[in-house]
Amino acid sequence: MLDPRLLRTELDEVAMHLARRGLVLDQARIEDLERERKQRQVEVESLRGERNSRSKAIGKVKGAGGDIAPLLAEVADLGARLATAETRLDAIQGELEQIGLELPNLPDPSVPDGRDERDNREERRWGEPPSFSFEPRDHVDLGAFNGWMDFDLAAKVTGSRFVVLSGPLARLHRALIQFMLDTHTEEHGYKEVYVPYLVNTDSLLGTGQLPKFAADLFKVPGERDFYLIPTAEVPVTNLVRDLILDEGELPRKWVAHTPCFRSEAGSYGKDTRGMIRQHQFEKVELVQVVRPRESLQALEALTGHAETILQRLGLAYRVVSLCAGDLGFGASKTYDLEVWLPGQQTYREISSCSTYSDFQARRLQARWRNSETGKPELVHTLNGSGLAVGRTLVAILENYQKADGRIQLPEVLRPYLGGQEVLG
RNA sequence: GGAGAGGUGGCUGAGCGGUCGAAAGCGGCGGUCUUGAAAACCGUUGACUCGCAAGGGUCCGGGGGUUCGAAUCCCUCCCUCUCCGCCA
Repeated sequence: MLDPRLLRTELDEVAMHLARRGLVLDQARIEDLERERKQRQVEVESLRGERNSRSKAIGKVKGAGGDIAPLLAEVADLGARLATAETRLDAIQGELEQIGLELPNLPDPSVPDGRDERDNREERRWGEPPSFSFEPRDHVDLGAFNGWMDFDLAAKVTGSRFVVLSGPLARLHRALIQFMLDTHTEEHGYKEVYVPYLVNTDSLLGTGQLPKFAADLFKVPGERDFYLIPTAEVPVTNLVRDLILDEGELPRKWVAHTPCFRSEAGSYGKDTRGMIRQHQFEKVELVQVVRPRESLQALEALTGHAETILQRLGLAYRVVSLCAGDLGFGASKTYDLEVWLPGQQTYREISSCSTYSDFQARRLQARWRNSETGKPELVHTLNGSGLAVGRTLVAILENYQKADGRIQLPEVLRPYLGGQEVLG
């Protein structure tokens, strides 16, 4: 959510920033609503002020044993007048609130201009895509060849866009998770947390998935509706919802491994082959809660933490700064990490690292007490994949394949796989 | 699934329908004392919002109701805790 004060006082500027995202703000409508809101609010508050002082006076008279009947007559219609005024004010406020909840965050000034992914700016590359003396296969062929990956079985058990991994590949999958968690906790200063995979609507409103993106979520109806998490960002970031943190408690840095569930509504034709786009996948997620002045710096650091995993695994990748038009709803700045996939002869997203500035914090009411001002202020929140495990598995298979279809293992994973050098 | 208790400020925890935005304690901040610190003592300390200010308004789990007036009464929903049962 944007700062409502900005919306009131700097609407032109807000519109300008949102225009970078390709969003046309209906300024006239907001101004009209705002004007009426102000008028109604003044009306309601003066009526309430009158009611309060009258009631207090009645209380005093009654306490002193006086006759309150004439006073009661004077305020006879006050309640009704107040009620109608309040109803009108509520309607306008509700409308403004709805608009506010569906407005995306403002892009950081350092974010490149542009409309879509074609305008994203490549920041740097690391590593060389491997060259093969044979025609490299993609992960689907490799998985099937070794008998480790079965989409038909998953389709029987559940449906499309799920997978069954077995034997050595299932173990490699688990090893990747362990490796990532160990690296982030032991070397990057994150605290590991285990969190619920089902969350309530408050949490999803807090991080911005609701109300706008309900179609992307799996809902679990019940006495009380829950949703399967689309990312650990939701339960982990919500750890600070409704808190006022002491300055000494910042920054908070958490890492969590969770499954993620996405309905992938609206992407029916995309990446239908293989493990790239599934309804269920594992992710190791990094979350930081920081003081506002530190958030851009923290984004660089967090991105670096995710990069470390790719580097240790020896996977070639590039870092892309998303342009304003390609930014996610709540992000003010995002770096995507894209790993080289020989099967597709291209770089594919494997991590997305973002700062949300105070956008999520405002919805979450996540604050810290500034020791200089003594006042509570909104924190900044960040998160990034470190990394998407399924896609990392794909990258290992494709980049480390040998001519005979077997998979060489990166050094760092071997301790997690009983010292094997080759998978299986 | 059965039985009960409870949701109040950063935290713990009081609160006859009227002067309660709310006692007290803790914590925080400032000070006295001290070479410094601790302890002790004194003072101070909710959040949000409108306003240049004075000042106004809102907030005691959410929503609705009764009333001139609700933290306090009624309805309803949600949540938390305890005991029993079942269970990974």
